[in-house]
Amino acid sequence: MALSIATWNINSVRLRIGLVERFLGENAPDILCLQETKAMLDVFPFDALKSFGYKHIHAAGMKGYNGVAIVSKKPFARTDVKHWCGKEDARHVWVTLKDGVEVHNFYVPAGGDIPDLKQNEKFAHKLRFLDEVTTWFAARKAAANKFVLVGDLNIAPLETDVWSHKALVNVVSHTPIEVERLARMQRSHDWVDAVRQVFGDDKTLYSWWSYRAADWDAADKGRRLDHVWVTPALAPRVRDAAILREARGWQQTSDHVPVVVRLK
DNA sequence: ATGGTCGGTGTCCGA
Repeated sequence: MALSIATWNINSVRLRIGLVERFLGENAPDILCLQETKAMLDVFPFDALKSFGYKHIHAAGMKGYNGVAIVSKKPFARTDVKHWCGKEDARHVWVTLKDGVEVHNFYVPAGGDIPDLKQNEKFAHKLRFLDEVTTWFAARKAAANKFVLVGDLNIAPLETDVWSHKALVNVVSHTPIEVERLARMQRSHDWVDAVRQVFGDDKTLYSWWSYRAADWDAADKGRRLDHVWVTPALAPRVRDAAILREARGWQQTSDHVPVVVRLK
């Protein structure tokens, strides 16, 4: 059965519900995973998303911060939410499809500005979050697992995931300690980076451009923070991947763009 | 050149 999955850090789903409609209309993925919805469930736009043809929605929210959601044309056999690091943050939801495929949607903590565990509690939280997720997936590891993991992982692991490795090597999102922790998380379940499987490691790819640049397109100082991973059982089914750079130019858009992967 | 701009529990905080 074919399956297309998109991930997009939307930075307020209420403000950008019209852009979500445009994206879904133009790309029609089976499933869209959103991060930074910034909406409690009492104000989450369930009805609008359903009117776009996405009748199945699993969301977790907070007031103003974080928030993740999975919106789908395919029905769910089960839905789950998990909290990490002893916090109530809404950073991880997952669904199990009728064919047993699990889709995990993560919003990894950004980590603050200073890449030092002792000086910066946010950075410590980010690493602890990755470690807890790593341990959890390692304990669930099985060769037959058909899992997809998507989201804003807030780490650009490869040199070709950033506009300048040299300029960013000490900037949170691309530091060696984060890259190493993410690699450890990837090994926990032998996750395959589906986008890199399609494009290879040498191609420069970004999914995020700061709001602070005067001209994001001309400066092009991007980073690939948004990822789609699959377990080895699903990797042979990956057919196509796309990062929708043009969405960064849409009116009043997010600083992240959608990433789409299609599986046979 | 250490700024800049977003969104929302808004006049600060997190990104």
